[in-house]
Amino acid sequence: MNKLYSLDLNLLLVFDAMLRVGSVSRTAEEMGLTQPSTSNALARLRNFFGDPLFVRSDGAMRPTPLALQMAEPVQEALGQLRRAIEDKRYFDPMTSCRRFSICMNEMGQRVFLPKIVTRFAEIAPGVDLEAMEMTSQLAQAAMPNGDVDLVIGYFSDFGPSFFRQRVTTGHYVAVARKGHPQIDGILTLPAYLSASHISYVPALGNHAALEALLAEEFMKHGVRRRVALRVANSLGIPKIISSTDLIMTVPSVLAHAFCETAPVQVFDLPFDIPHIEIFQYWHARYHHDPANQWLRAQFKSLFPD
DNA sequence: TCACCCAGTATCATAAGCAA
DNA sequence: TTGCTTATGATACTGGGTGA
Repeated sequence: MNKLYSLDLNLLLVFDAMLRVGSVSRTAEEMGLTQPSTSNALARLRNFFGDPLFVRSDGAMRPTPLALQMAEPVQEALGQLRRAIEDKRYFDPMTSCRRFSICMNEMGQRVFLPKIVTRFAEIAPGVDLEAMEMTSQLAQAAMPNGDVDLVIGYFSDFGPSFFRQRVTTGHYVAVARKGHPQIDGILTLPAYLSASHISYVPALGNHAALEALLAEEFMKHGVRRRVALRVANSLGIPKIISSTDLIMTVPSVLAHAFCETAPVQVFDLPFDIPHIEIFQYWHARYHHDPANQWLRAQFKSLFPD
């Protein structure tokens, strides 16, 4: 049987107080017990450890060599317990050294991550971030044990054990190079339908649904959509768009990120298409976790509807 | 599965005695 | 005299058994 099981851990508080005050009476006073009760507690400690622990000498209760040997580990353990109990409802971003793991696709990392990293540098300098990309099935398996703290994106297959909150909404736009020969000020429907397109389908997210909507739109007009380039990563796309006549349909937040890196223009689509919604997902186990709550609040405040 | 009862055990306080 | 230990009784807690 585990020896610790037979020890009343409250007795360690008596041990700790005895070390500090060197008196059974003052220990009793400090702990709100009577002196005999404290003496009895000391007797149980002595019985458990097989050592007197404290002996009377020069008018005070002096620790034995065994008591001195146990002093540091016991005080350290009690300190950790106190911190675990007292701090469990509180998360201090300024002093925390926690690492958050956030699952988001490549677009999320491009759009959301820069703002989050900048915010963290200001208000949570010791907090580390790990951005990862994985399928929603893998993310759902990793979230209950804390390997993934938060998932950012749009998913329809998260189970009942998960919460979700809308982080932001956006709309789809078209991106084309400046000086595109078929576009003069506005993107017309004939120009859009006749252009060659880039299809952006990252491994994680709901972009396949967008592709289906676009295919439906083209079919409605009796035109076959020509996809000249299909990519899963947007890294080199601004450069490609700026040097070709290809058009790409993407969320507006991503389109504006493209504008910062290449001479491209953003156009409203010449047809109606449902808006895009970005959610954050977390496991029920971390619903009341102060650190996770703080993380969610950062995303919600940085990317308002 | 839950509520209740009961016996055994642990803990605490009071009182008294003992040692430095 | 002060402070610690021990004996004793009261109370609370725990776990097993039983019945609804």
